[in-house]
Amino acid sequence: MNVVKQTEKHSASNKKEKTYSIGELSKVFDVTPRSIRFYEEQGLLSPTRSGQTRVYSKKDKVRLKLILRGKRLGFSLAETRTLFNLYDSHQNSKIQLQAMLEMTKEKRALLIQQLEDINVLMIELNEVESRCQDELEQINKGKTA
Amino acid sequence: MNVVKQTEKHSASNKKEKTYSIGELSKVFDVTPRSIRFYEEQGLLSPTRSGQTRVYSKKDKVRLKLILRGKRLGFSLAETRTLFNLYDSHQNSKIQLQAMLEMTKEKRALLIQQLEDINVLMIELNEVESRCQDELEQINKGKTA
DNA sequence: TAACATCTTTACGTGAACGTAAAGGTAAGC
DNA sequence: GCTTACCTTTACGTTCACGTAAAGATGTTA
Repeated sequence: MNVVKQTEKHSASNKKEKTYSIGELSKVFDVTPRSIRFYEEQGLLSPTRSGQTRVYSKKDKVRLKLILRGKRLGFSLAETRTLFNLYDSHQNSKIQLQAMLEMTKEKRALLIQQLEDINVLMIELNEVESRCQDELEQINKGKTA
Repeated sequence: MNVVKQTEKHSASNKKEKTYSIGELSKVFDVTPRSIRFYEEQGLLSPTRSGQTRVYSKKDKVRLKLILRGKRLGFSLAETRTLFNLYDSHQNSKIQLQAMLEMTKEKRALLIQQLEDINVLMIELNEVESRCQDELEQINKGKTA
């Protein structure tokens, strides 16, 4: 711990944000490197490079998380990209803002629909499950089958 | 309202369950006939026939609803078919029942994950939306842009 | 220095879920 | 009897989201 180091710590040049390799992200989120490269090809990620190798920042990591969550909710990569683009564009013209609101509105409706679907399905799963368990008990007790 | 009609209303021979054509179902659920035929091809539906023409019962209609709800929640047709098969098989061997329970458990976990995703996304959408609205107000008030 | 682990690009292949003609049958209405 | 609307089958085409070699660069370890 000398003066130089301390100075470095507080200097702007020392902003070593943690970075990730493609393999790391691949493990963290349990996706293949192929997928991650594909998302980049589709314009959803743009990591920096160290020579040839891709270097992902924390921002990139967050982006990937967003992509995957979108996927789980049935968003296509194109939709997610559009959202990203709208979100990123800081020119934010009136038209863009309205498009954004339109999109959020639409997505919100979809999510509400999904909530409904999930509720219904949960109830059905419960019924099926208890029916199954009942029958299993019958089998185990009386060896009826 | 004469006696004859009353008798007919209560007679067993008058069980004309409502049926549907492929076109009707197509409109009701807003899917193409092609899709409905495809679901049949994949073993998810088996309507009766009147000559060549497909005739769908209420049960078939329910099935279709289930298929579509499954789709909205990210189930593949194959998965939904498996669920149908498990549910239908009234032989219900121990192994089948356990497979069913396994499947419901897995699906339940997925649904819970989706609920989480939806919550997070809803919050984010709220933020984005109010930010957009703020900016729009700015534009409309001061013509700042 | 040789072997590995991990990265890269290029490019063809694949499964799921339909889309889209093409060609024809059937029943209702003018 | 002709059109219109809806149904049918067959079959090839398409989009999305990757999978899967193949072949090579780079860096670390034995």
